[in-house]
Amino acid sequence: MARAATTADVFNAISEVARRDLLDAIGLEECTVGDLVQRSGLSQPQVSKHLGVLRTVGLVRVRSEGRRRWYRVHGPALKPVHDWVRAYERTWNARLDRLDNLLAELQSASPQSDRTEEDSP
Amino acid sequence: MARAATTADVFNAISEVARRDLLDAIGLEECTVGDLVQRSGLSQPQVSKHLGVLRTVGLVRVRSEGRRRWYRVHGPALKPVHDWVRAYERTWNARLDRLDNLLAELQSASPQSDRTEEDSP
DNA sequence: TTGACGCATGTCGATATCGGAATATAAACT
DNA sequence: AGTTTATATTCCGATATCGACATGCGTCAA
Repeated sequence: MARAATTADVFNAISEVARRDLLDAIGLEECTVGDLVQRSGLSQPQVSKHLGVLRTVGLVRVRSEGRRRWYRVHGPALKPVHDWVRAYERTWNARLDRLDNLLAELQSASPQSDRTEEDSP
Repeated sequence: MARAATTADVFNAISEVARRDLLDAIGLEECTVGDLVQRSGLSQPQVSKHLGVLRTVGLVRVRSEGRRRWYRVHGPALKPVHDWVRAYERTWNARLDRLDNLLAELQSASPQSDRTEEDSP
């Protein structure tokens, strides 16, 4: 067996710098493949292929208009990555660390009503 | 040229599920390779190799004690990932989205111009 | 010292990439 | 119809993976 496919999940898809750069290059507005070829300096086939990977993992959406395709970023596909990394955020974020200490303090003061925060819908 | 090495950067290192699971399995405490073999169900050589990758990208630190090695997670190595994903967080986080709107409102408060609500996809 | 233990490293085959070049598809223009 | 324009797909060689298995190397114990 070999390395997992780049289209296997979002983690594999964004492991390549070129694809992260492409996502950043698209930005908030829709843009065409030609736009991205110009902005990225990559060859047109490379851009198309990278976009294909991003498409299959749901990181971009396409809209056809005549002979050109308008690509846009679909950010929510990155949520799994964010969620996973988030757990380690307190390792470097001193504020979260102090919040941990505060919560621990509060909990040891009144060991009642132990509630965890809910996810926002 | 082929795909970038898994040891090239943190993005490539964490693209493999086994390595993310390994990091999660280590958790907050130090633990030995044997511990991880038990917790992960992977073979010992696999664990050692994955730890090698995590080590070269700085995601874990080791401490030798006799014939065993104590591994611990070095979270700050994940900061580049967090920083990059953070930029896309507002696409699914409604709170940040509302903050954007509020800031836009405040900014258009001093220049006299009535702003209409943008379309939300 | 011999042997068991804990971990790292090497070899192997299979495979999925990457970039580049060429080609295919499909719509618009003349 | 034939040609240009915009994008997708295919073929290619090179390479770095992954898991399984075997081996190497330091350390503790009898």
